Amino acid sequence: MGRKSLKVERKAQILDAFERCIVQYGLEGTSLKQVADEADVKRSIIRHYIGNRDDLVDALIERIVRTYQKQLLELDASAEDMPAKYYLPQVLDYLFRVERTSRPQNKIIIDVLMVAQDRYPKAKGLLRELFKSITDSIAKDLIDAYPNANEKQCQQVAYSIWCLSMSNGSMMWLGMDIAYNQSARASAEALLKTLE
Amino acid sequence: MGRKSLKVERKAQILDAFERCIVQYGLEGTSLKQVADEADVKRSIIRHYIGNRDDLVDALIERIVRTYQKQLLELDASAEDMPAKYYLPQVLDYLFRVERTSRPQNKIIIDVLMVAQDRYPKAKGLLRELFKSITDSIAKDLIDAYPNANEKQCQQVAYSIWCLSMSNGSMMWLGMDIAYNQSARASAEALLKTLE
DNA sequence: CAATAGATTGTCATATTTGACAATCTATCT
DNA sequence: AGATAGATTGTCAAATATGACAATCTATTG
Repeated sequence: MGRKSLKVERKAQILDAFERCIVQYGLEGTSLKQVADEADVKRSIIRHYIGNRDDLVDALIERIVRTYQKQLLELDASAEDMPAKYYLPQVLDYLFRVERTSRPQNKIIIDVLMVAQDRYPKAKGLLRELFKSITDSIAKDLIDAYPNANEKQCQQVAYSIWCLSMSNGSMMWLGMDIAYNQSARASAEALLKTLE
Repeated sequence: MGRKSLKVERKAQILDAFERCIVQYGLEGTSLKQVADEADVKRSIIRHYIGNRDDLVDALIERIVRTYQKQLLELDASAEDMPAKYYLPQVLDYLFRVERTSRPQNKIIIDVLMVAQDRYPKAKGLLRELFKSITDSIAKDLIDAYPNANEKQCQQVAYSIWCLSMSNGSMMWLGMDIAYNQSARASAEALLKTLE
């Protein structure tokens, strides 16, 4: 009996608010009160559903990483029976799309957590795993698409393309000439050519 | 008359302490008191020589960017009459060196400021200029080294190598398999080959 | 030595932040 | 209806952060 639990909804609501606050005030610049206000709940609610400050950060880390992992699985699944030759360009489109006006919040959070990794060991491990999954996934596609290339080469190119994409995203956000985005993508394609 | 000014030394001393604090507690996680203690001065000293919190951050931004700009000029100068063919490998060595034990503090500070760019407009502008300088400098070397390539191609490759290096540095710091470092460098060299 | 620019220290008031816990309310089930 | 698990609110105390400013000290120069 008793009342039905709101744990899942409230937790999501709070973490959403936390993310918005982080974007605005930074990770350690965000107080629990700010999060509470942004989530439109009392501060005690955060304590009740999540815990103290560190618990909040840990919860955020887990959620953001799981979100990306899930997206990755869905993408993989949707490309299940598509020949990699056709699928790969879509991957590149995704990796090198530019969002000049509103930067995708997820990328900000990931970057923030990357920078805070020393203070949050959980972030370090989970992010490493996530990035490993991503590059492995790209590598798998490459192996499919380029039968002449060996596995090692594909892993190398996959990792490099991922790095290119990450930094390029940051550079675009910094407001560097948008022409560079085309450059990054062109280089990614040049790397693919080496696998032919 | 009066006493000789300590502005330069004290400012440096304070900013040094600030950097150490940032590494440990994060940008907004660092209080003026912590900085003062780390610098072994009273908090009022910070106020006296630099100002309030925002002034402190702005001062840090200016210093770190100027530091890199200066290093870049020195590097350029030291390679003045060296043929780019011999100089380029050194550039790559620098961009893809790995520091597994102690991450260079400068890179941390740059990353932290990148992430905080929305809150500190000065950081955004200065970092963009800095990165532009760096990629331009690399591009210049490439133009020297590969007479068959056109300027645009060189700029593209320079930017891509820079991106590769930046992200690869972050990935290494995150503790990803060190073999990937070799991959990133190999890809950089593959991109150079496209200029031959 | 006396004046003075600048270094250094100290203190106050105010506002925030956080952890802890008590108290109350309310949906849901028997 | 009444019990109860869980939601929600409220409050306290302790710690910390910051801005402002007053007061004192000390090298340096005329």
